[in-house]
Amino acid sequence: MVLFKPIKTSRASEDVFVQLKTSILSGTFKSGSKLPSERELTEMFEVSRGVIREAIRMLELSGFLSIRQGHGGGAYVTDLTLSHVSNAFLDLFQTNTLSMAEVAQVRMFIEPEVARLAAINFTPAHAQQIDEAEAREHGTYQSLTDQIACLTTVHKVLANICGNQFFEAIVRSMLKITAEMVQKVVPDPYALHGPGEHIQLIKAVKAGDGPKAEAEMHRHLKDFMISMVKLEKEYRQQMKAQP
Amino acid sequence: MVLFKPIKTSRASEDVFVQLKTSILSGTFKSGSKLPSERELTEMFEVSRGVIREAIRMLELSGFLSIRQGHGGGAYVTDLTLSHVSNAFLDLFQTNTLSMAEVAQVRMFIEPEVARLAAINFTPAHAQQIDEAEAREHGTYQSLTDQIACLTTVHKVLANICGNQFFEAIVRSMLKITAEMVQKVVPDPYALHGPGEHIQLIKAVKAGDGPKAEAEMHRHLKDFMISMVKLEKEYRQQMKAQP
DNA sequence: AACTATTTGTTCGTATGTATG
DNA sequence: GCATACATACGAACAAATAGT
Repeated sequence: MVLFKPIKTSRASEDVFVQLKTSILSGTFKSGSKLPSERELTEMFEVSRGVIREAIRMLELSGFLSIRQGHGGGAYVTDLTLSHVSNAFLDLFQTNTLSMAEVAQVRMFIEPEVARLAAINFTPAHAQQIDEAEAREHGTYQSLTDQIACLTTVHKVLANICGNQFFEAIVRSMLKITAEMVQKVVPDPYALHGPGEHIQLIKAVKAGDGPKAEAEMHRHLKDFMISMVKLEKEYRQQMKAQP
Repeated sequence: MVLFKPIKTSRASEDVFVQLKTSILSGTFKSGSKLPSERELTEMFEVSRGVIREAIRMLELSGFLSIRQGHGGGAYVTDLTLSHVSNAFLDLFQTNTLSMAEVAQVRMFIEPEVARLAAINFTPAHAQQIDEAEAREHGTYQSLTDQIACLTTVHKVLANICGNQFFEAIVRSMLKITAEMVQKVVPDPYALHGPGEHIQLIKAVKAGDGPKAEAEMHRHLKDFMISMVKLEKEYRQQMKAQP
């Protein structure tokens, strides 16, 4: 059914990349299954191993493959994760083309809506997720990275509960950018906001009160994002010095 | 200043990829400049050409490099484009994990706001952009692809005028997904909406009337996205058959 | 614990394709 | 047309990791 052909003679790796990618997308190679070995692929595509390896690296970077070495190893097809998708935005921010003011504007527009949807969508089944996030937030941290992760968990969970993966991916992108910045320039994130900040928000979501959740999220983000915008200059300088 | 070291013995390509990427991000290699040749890079990192080539392919895929062959060729550092960033979402949609209903929900929430911002932000300097988009929309098309591109230009231009690149990237992602679907299952996009659809919207933006632009965009998207959601099933089937 | 088979990871030598001057 | 400089591609080999015997 699927005919693998080495069409282009010059940039063969891109060719192989596209063909394997469409094969995965169309379900020829399903999630969890193993791609043919590099040796087999060289025979199927009639190209050298180098070309195959370049294509596989590209597929791996795109988030389609997970590669294991050794006996029984190989390239296994994996489900795309939202993390993979949101990574691209971090690059955009780090190249100076995207400003924190822009991120703040989008966050303040989207996250209140996400909170509202989460409240509307909330069922007791979600309670555990939220409770865990809250517990994590009030717990102790092992590192700065850990501390930041804990403080963003609530946002992540709400984005998940809202039931829209596109919203979720956008929120995660913004969180990633914000977290990256906080990590570089803020010695103690508690200086920005304490663990009590989310209490009212969580209460509103649990009560299924959409408008209240929306308002609480907006209030919560307002001051925080203003300080983030202020800290950006510091971040940019630090990135120039030691990335 | 920058010390290139072959740290990891296994998976060296990822190591080289990260090091080159951070070098680009920190400004060691600026946009437009040329990376050292493959031969030079092998000496700098003390790894083989294969490793270097894999790393370069990854950087190229991420949108950091543009590679030219021949004398004076090499890997040139390029600015990240919004197209590159928005591509990731298309993958997510095509893997069935993201539904058109989700895309529609986000479009209907975000694009009216984008239209509002565009109206507020509008200056006579933007008039030409809009006029060109409108002219393209009412012109003649050479192909289906061309036709779809013309009908989405207005949305793209408004996203650009709104002045927030994050919004712009999100909008472009959604347009890309929608366009991909339309191209596969709709023989004539005119069946969905004619070229007159954007007239009121454009008028409102040009007048700087934010609320009107917002309302017009919402009205315009409403019926369109409903039909998109209906067409999704057809698209999924077609993708299974011939991707 | 040692051996083997399989598969990815890495290297080198060589040859070809492509664009510039 | 020719020489140059670069990416592109191939093939054969060896190294390292890992699962099973």
